[in-house]
Amino acid sequence: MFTLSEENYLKAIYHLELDGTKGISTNSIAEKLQTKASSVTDMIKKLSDKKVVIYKKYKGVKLTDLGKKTAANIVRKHRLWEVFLVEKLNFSWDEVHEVAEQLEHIKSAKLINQLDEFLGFPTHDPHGDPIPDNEGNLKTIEKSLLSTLHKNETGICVGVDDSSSEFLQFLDKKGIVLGKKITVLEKENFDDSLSILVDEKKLSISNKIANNLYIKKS
Amino acid sequence: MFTLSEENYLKAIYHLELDGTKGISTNSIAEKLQTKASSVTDMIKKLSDKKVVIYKKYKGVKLTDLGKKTAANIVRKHRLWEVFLVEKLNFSWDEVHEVAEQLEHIKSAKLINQLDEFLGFPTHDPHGDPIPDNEGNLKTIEKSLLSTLHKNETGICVGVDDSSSEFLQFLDKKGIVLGKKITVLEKENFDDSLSILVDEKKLSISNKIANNLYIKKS
DNA sequence: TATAATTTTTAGTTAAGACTAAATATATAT
DNA sequence: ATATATATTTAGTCTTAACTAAAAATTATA
Ligand SMILES: [Mn+2]
Ligand SMILES: [Mn+2]
Ligand SMILES: [Mn+2]
Ligand SMILES: [Mn+2]
Repeated sequence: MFTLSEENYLKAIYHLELDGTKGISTNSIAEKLQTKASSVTDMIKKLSDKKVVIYKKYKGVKLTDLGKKTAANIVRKHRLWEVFLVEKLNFSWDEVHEVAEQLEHIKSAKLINQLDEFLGFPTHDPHGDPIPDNEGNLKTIEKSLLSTLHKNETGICVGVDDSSSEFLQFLDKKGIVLGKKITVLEKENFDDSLSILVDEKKLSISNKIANNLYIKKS
Repeated sequence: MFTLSEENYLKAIYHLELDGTKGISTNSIAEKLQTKASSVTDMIKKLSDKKVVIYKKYKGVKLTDLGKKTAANIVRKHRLWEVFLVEKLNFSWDEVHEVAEQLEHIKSAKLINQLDEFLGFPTHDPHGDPIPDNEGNLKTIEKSLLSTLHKNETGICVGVDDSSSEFLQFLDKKGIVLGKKITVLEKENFDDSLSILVDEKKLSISNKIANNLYIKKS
């Protein structure tokens, strides 16, 4: 069994590995968890003793299979709870993350499996992120950043990269929600801003926005 | 804001006060929380600093209004989650307590109020215990221990005093669930055991059982 | 390659929340 | 009323998970 703090470290390392990095550095973990590098070193030793990470001094850290499975299960819980909050308790997608950060640490296999069933075995959370199965497997769907689409290409909005409240509320305001069809009308060379079509409405969005929206090309 | 440990102490004191005791002793708290008296003294000082209990050395402890409200809110969360687990996730009444012990510490006013609404504003938990309202008010219903009923009296089963798994599973086995009509057929003077009628079936139950079952007389 | 900059680890503190053992206050019994 | 028993508090220790500051290793630069 893992403490709340250990679980948060595991999750942080898991996300960093998914982001593509190979050896996860002490500093990157510290930054992700808003803590100090020395604290990370301490915790890494504990996680290494518990066989969830491989640790070589000065060489960064790597999840073991057990570590990956454990972390994926926490992410599974986080995302299932987010679905619950949005689907059943009328939370909006920008309100769920903080509560899910708490709920993901509740320990009960039955709880999470029954919740999964109650929700109809959802495959994605409210931000379009995939929900790991009971064994920790993630099926990643093919998606591209809106910023990589070319003029006249069209796709469905399937996720966000940044899921901060500010960004999500901005999207709400613009009428951009998951499932919406988006067409690139124009691409400005000067600042990489885009002119897009959503619901017959023409919107102008910055490159920063386009870099945080995932599209499934169609 | 209160830590998990502080919340558990508040809840313990709250329950002890509801049980009728006036000045709650260090030892009784220690026993309820399975901890040592010295640990209790430490924590009581912290709670006193935070204005949730009145503490006079050697004289026991008492909840302030703020303390009562805080504790009642934790109990509210505990019981609403128990309803959720039974009504929505197919838990049985003997499986919910441990999970609710964890869920009661999740901090989100919106979560608990939406959950309340989602559940249809239940007034009692799966064990027949009343659910405090948002202000911490408890409406207690009139109920008697089955052991206090006389021969030929009849009532509805409305709660349990002991809600351990073992007791609850025993009741399930006997077909005694909340809402069942129970009639006292015979009372044995020798050992205070009872012969009762449930669902046309005659059952013989010990005094210990009868002392843990609440009945609303009819 | 030698030096400088950066990253990581180690050593030593701190705070929360538990514990044991000892001291002190209160309650009970002669 | 005094002695004994019980309850409570205090003093000091331990563990977890943070922190700062200093030391050591690695990486980058001249
Ligand atoms: Mn989230
Ligand atoms: Mn999410
Ligand atoms: Mn309970
Ligand atoms: Mn209950």
